[in-house]
Amino acid sequence: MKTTVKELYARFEELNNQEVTLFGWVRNNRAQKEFGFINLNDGTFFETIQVVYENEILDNFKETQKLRVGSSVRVKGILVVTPSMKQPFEIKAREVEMLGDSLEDYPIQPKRHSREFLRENAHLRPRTNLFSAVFRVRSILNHAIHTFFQDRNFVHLAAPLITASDAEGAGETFKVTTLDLDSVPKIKDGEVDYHEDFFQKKANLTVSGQLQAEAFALAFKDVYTFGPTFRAENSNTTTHASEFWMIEPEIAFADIHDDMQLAEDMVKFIIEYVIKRAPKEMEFFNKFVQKGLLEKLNKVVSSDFIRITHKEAVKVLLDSGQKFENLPKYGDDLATEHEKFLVKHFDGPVFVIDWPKDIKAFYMRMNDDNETVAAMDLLVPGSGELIGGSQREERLEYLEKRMEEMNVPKEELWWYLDLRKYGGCKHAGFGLGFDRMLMYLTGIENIRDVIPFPRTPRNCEF
RNA sequence: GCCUAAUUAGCUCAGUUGGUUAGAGCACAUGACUGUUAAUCAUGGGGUCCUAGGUUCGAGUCCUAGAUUGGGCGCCA
Repeated sequence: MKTTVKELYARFEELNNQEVTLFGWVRNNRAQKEFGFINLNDGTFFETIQVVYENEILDNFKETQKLRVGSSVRVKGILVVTPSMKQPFEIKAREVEMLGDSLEDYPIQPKRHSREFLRENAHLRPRTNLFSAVFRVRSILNHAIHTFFQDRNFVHLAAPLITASDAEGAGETFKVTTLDLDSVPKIKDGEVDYHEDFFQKKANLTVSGQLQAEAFALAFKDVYTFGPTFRAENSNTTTHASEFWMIEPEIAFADIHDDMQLAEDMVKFIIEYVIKRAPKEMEFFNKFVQKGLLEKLNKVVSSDFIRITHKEAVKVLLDSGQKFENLPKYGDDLATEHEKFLVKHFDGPVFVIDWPKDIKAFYMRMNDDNETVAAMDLLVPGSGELIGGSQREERLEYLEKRMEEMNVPKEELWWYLDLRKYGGCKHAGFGLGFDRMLMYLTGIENIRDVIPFPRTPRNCEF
């Protein structure tokens, strides 16, 4: 019977004394004079299976003794339940066939490696315990997101990755062009002639699918996007990548409070979903990556998220007596040190709402005080700003005024303004950093270690 | 982009005040071993001490510049 490690762990009791065939990679090989042990992993399950081989049974015993870590093999043998041993069952091999050798200089050894070294071997690191766990959970997290929204009748849309709008704010974008960069066509005063370009205008990779999601929300009511996003900022931190994934739900006939409730429900759902479907991996993170991780996550699921206004948050910071590098101020953004203090102070995720209008985007709905907007950030320990969202300005005249004040070109966003002209309604949404969510779930401290092949400034290997 | 630290064997690291032939564990190779599980034990091979200059009788060690990497901060809808 051709089977997998995952299946054997699920059914080993009923398969006692049956013959099975496995394909996988050698994680460890401990050879002795007349017998030896191979730890086999086939990628389907976090655990390995111990294969016992004996000189009396195998004709290629000598070759099997010399199998190196990383080799791919086929193993045929009898499953034997071993209740008194360290492992619940093992395979008594009848045949062990090497399929692919692993050369002497194989970098991945059965020992602890530094994260930095494994980053430089991003093509091999999914074979380690840690990254096997990270990327399986990443896959499950992906599914959790879709399940959460699909179960609630949200419609998924794929927002475009190439946009022509230059009106999305201060974020540095990657340019998309088919122009010959060695000989760019110019118009009279030396400026680039984009009429010669593929789209006949400036184009760039998207920094957000939100504006398009709004258009769909005003047709389907509840929608979400889930896809990659690109930022060309020269950011060198543990929470920034040049290419990352975002989830951006958008809900119509809803305000900022509905928005926060959705965010809170989603975070709780995701945590429960992942813990249930990747218990081995989550235990591993709990033990070896961040002690107390599971306790922290379980607490998040069972408690209500704190909600405070930006003003209250600044007051908490000022009253704390804590010395900060940057002095907290009512009109200013929160610095990283402030965010860290707040999540520690409240010992869990914190929504900060009602932000000063001048530090937020043009589309956020003006509050009645005319000074703050209906924006919310969800701060969590370890990943900083996990979610940023807002109620959107649905009143055409307010929106146009803000665009003028903030120098956002109205002509390019004519279609966005149309949404306010034809059956506009109050609506809200948020963006969740998928990779940061994964950091939060696993306790991994660097975003480069939760992305299969991360892109950051000066790094586009693999 | 700013500040800071690091770079020595395939990996993780030690290397004293500038002084003989730069070490250890793991990995690898050879051998021993009748239940190992990061197996153990013995033996062996393996080095452009990041790069380029400089100081010195003598540099892994001190100085200058650069590269790469980590951390902190900034930038960041």
